[in-house]
Amino acid sequence: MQISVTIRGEDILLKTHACGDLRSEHIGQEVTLAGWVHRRRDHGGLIFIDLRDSRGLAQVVFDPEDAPDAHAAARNVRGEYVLSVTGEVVARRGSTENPNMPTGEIEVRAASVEVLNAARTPPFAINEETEVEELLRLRYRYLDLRRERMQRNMRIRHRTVAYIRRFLHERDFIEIETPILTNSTPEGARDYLVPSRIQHGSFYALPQSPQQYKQLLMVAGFERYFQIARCFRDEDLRADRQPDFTQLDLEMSFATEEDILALFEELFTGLVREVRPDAKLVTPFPRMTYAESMRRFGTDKPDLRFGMELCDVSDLVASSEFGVFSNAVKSGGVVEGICVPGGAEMSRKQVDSLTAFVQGYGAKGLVSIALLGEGAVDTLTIEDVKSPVAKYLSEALVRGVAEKMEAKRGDLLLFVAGEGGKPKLDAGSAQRVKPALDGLRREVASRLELADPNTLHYVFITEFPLVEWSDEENRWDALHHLFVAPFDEDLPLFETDPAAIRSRAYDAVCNGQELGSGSVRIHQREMQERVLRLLGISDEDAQARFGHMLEAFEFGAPPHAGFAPGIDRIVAQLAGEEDIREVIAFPKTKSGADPMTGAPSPVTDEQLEVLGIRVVEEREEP
RNA sequence: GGCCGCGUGGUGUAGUGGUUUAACACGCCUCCCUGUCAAGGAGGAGAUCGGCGGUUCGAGUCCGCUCGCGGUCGCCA
Repeated sequence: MQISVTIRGEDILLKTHACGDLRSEHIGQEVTLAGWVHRRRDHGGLIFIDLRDSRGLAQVVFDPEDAPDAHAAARNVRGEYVLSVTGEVVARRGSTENPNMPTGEIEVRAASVEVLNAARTPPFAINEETEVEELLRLRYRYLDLRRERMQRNMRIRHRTVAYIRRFLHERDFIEIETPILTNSTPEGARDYLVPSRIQHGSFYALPQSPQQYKQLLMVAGFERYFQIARCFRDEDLRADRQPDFTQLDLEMSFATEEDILALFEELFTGLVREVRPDAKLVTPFPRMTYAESMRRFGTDKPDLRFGMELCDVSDLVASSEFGVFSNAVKSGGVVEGICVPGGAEMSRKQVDSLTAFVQGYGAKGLVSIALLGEGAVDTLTIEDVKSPVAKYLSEALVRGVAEKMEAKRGDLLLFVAGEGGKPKLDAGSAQRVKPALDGLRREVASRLELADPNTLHYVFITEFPLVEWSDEENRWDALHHLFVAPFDEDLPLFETDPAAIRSRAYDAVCNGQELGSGSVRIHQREMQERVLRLLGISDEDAQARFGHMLEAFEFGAPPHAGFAPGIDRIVAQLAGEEDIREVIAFPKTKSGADPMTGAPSPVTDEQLEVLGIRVVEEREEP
């Protein structure tokens, strides 16, 4: 490595070695390092500077007797100054070695130093991992990225993407780019729109995913496509959602569910072993149908690192004296619960806070039953039960419920009841029970630290419903998207019971987080039209919006299937981060802003003029 | 859109029974110091407590509104 630059009319050699790469094998060599002042220790005589570059740290010693000019220069140097230092690599004297750093056996005795740039005192410490308010980190993201955590995360991200590209290349997939300026599809998420200058009043949309393009690439005969694709969805943000995010988009012709799932099991397994060899991986990846996942966990993205599965006790409590339970069941609703192992010791206050927690999910309340005492559960008496509603409970009921939930003494049973016949969003409706218990299950696990943070428990969820009823729009809505193929044997249900149609869609889930989804696609015009009709899309509408897809299917479209896991979430899990913002170089805040560039921002009247756009002033509602 | 939390020197926090020079650590500045590596020692500067309004003799502290950030429900095919 030889990097030089012209400064003040002189050619200056900036760098011959990387700081972090120096080892005892370099002893005796004269090297030139370039990097940032990580830390400076001024002893009045000797000055030590830890110089940092992208490879790591090296200690540079400035000795006034060796090199008075360099020493004098080093006195004025401060943190984050950019230096080029030339000197000899020497062995450290025995007691001054630093076993805590990779370069700790050596140091560089500075002969000369060039200050390439000074630096203001940074707004937060670069050289230590202190917590800093996220807004400030984002405003100075280029400084935040300089810190160790983000340097590490960005490198994990690079290795992940590099692994994926190599893996798929070796299996004959080719990477093809698709347009960022594309067409709006008023299904699914809200689109980001880009006005057309040439055609006033018309807009491009940024792709929510390259879905249509990748299917058309299958029609085009590439057979195996992938792309590390940027996708855009204009919806409210979360810790695992950004307005623009990255997906591994993949499509394969002549493939079935099994081909895709096997491919991704191999990919994820290899990826974890490559990037996180220390992580515990559960293999082979379990498969679970949507119906089973909903029944056992109340969600389509279950965290399998711990138990506490949901248990439906409706039949056992139907005739209970406890009105909340019996009325729920009588009205066609349900009573379900979970068993918290060892939870009987939970305080009243803790249980109360769990009640408030499930109410946040629209549950009416939470009924707790603590099982106390010693011995088998079939010896339980009413004296062994601690519950706010104990007086309504019979010994037989508690025994029956405890037995069905496989509870032991010392456990805490938590129940949520929901009445039938209520609209989905009403508090206490039966449809709120599963989401509430899913939330409760994860909350309890988090409080009791039941989920091993070092385990990656993948699971494939299969056989999603094709459609669900939308009260808002008063029609059937695609659960996944419009192009998912239904199971052949469920076709008769189109006329009789659309909600029961299973689709050939699948999700990859890890530790309770959805990593991505995919499906076998429709590849025949007639089937596609049938699905569009089910969704209440008129033939004219279908022709206008999806005519190109329908037409393509008439020209020898092969059967095909695909998948699209989110890169940001995968990397976050591999990096052990909770928030995908920690693995994105320049993320946006929850309100979709970039505090560094100030985006989004107003544009000039001239810019709007060319686009034929007028901004409407926002008015207060009366 | 709903609910919840947070906002105090450059950074991270303390201070909320109302009245005090608003405290501590790190950082920063000056001086001393030749083997440190979270160097050490001495001294110093630096916050009108996110903003506006209100209650009060008196507000960092209480109330209302507002802005920003975050979490969550809805939403996210």
